[in-house]
Amino acid sequence: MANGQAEDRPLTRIQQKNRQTILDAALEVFSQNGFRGSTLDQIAEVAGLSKPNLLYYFPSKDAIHAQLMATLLDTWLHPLRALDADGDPVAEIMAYLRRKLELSRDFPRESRLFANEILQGAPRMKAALEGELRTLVDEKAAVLRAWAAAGKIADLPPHHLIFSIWALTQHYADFEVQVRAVLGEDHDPYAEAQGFLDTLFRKLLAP
Amino acid sequence: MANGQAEDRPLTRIQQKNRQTILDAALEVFSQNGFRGSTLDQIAEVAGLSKPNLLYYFPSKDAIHAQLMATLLDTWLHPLRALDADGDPVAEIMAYLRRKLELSRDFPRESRLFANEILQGAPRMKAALEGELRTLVDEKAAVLRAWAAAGKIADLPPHHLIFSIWALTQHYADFEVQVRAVLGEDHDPYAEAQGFLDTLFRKLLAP
DNA sequence: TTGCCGTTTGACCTTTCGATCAAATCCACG
DNA sequence: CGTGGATTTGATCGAAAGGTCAAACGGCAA
Repeated sequence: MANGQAEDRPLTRIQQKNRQTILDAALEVFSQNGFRGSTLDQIAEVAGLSKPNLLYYFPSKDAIHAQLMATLLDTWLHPLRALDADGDPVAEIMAYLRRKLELSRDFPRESRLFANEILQGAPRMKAALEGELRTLVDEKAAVLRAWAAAGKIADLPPHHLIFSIWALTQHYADFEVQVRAVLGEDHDPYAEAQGFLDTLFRKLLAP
Repeated sequence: MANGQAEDRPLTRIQQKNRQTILDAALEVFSQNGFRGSTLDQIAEVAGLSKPNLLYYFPSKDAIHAQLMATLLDTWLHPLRALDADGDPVAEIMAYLRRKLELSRDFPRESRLFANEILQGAPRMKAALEGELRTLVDEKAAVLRAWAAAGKIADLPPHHLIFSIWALTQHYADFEVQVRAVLGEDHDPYAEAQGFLDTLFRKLLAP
């Protein structure tokens, strides 16, 4: 058996390491150039492997991208899942905001990979958006609506409230070049964003 | 003289029409696939012209993209330029917000083209970001700071206030697929966004 | 030491890409 | 008309793309 893929034998140490190396390189390249704009040669060079060796571990360029996508949405939604209907409303939302901003700061490549996919019409993720994502958002939107009805937070359209958290946090990762170009050298974008967004949402959520 | 490019003779009617057709097709294709992910064949097909014919009107793929970029930043910054230091502070900011949202609604392809460029590290626009853009933003930031100092609006970091307007409005164009996937059929994203963002910024700006 | 199997790679295939060019076609003007 | 410049395109080029393959390599068990 040549390819580690076929039949689900447990992965050897080398396989595990190299698959991870490849996925990491692919994340780097795909997040910067998009799927169609990236080449196997680029990924191979970043990974420090030969192109045929890449295709020894993954059957195709698509398969590498698909593997990244499979992990991505889950990582990306995890903070929202943690929003607890039984917690303190404002505190829960502020905690979600903070986790999302940390995700942008610590995993900007993942953010940009996601942005690339959506920008291009989500050809490989549309189903997940209309299924998994929509279900989760609807569920949390109901929680927000209940909090608003109980007078715990301001009465706002819950979906758009969630969008605003996404937009404001992801902006700092996806448009990082622009943010840095505008702010110049003597700024810490994420630290400042944290303070600003904290203020913004506290004002917004006050009933 | 074969190529309409060399020497700046006035453009014929046909040249004007075809150059515009090509730029429009290129906007469509580049905004969806990014520069490296787009091909001349795609653009040619959308434009309804042959590939050599494209290259009769523009010397290269790069030149088409460059032409789009040259127009883009100006279009994109126009609403901010209109922010008037002598107007009513809250009204001026709300008007800017509305114009920016209308830009997202009416020119989503331009928004996505811009987003693609920034996402990829702004290789063809970095200079403009650090020059023209930064200068304009700094200038308007000073206006916002003055308004805050005069107690006309809340005291907020002006650059981040501007970022928040960009992020929140452009999100509806750049992430449109996601917005629609989450909201489902029976929603008018932009109409709802207008109401929500109006509320958000009125609350935020209140001193 | 040797044999086996997982791993690596150089060479190569086909397709697609950006670009070129000569020939064909179109069109406005005299 | 008819002619000259503007416009269009089929054929083609070299480079780069994704992917294949057989041969070479490496390390561990017997």
